[in-house]
Amino acid sequence: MDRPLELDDQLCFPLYAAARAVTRAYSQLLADAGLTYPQYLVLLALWSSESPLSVGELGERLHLDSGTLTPLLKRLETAGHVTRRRDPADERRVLIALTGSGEALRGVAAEIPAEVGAMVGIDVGQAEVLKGLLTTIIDRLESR
Amino acid sequence: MDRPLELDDQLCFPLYAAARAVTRAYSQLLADAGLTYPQYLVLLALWSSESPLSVGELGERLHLDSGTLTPLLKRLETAGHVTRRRDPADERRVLIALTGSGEALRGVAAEIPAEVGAMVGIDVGQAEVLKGLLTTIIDRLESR
DNA sequence: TTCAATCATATTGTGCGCAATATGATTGCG
DNA sequence: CGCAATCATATTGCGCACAATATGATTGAA
Repeated sequence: MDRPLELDDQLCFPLYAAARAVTRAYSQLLADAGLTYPQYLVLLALWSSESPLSVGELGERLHLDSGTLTPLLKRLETAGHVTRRRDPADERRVLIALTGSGEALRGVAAEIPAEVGAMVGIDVGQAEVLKGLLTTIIDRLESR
Repeated sequence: MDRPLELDDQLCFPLYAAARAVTRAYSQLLADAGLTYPQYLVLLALWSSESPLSVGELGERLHLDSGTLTPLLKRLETAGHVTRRRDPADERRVLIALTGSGEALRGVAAEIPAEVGAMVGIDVGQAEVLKGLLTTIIDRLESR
């Protein structure tokens, strides 16, 4: 029963399709706030941080590089949700800080995870199992 | 212990990051063949099919729309791996067929899933659990 | 101190994803 | 039959992802 080249028999395709489906669900809920899903992830990271984060620190947390983050952060800046300034202590670094507007979005976003969770409707235990397996995959592939 | 707005406490972020990590792993192995990961998925669908598939049928299987597929298929056509022709029986449809070159790639691609599987290193049982949960998520989100 | 190596971010180029819209073919109702 | 609604694909526009490269700041060894 070995059909590794069937679309539905591989792990990679459900993973790819599920990630897009979840991103799409988030995107629709985030559209009201004028945010994209990756922009929401950047804000999540900033909301969790006591102080501004550099582009590199955001990249580490989100596993994204400057080619993705630089234009995304400029759009968030244009929208008024963050500020970008060189770190005076190290002019190579660019520090990203939340504005009042960026802070305020936290309230709007607070309901969204539960809404998507309700759509998906898997229980907490299964979600933990899933998260554990996904984290294992990330760690294994990223440590090479 | 309710911190829904922490990056690592949500399911969506590991899902997003794992899908990108797996896509990246595949992309590196596919680069030799000059293929991208979505192009590989299209070929997977065609390799599994007895006869040519229309753009719409490919879109159903891959959960992608014509905005993504049309340019991708034109690139596969330019590379010589598929042909695109109107269905004589219904001129609205465009049929995608494998060429000899496209068929030949099946041999090159055959090793790749096992290689990525070895990198990820989760056992078959866990992979089945994961696939089941991901499929549930896809079904729930797509049926709305 | 100097300057080559390293580091952090930015830029460029290509290929997705996807919403919105356009175009042309087909169908079916009156 | 005639034509409006529907259908399949294509086009447009925007925002990621990411590899490759460029730019400018910092560091450290001679």
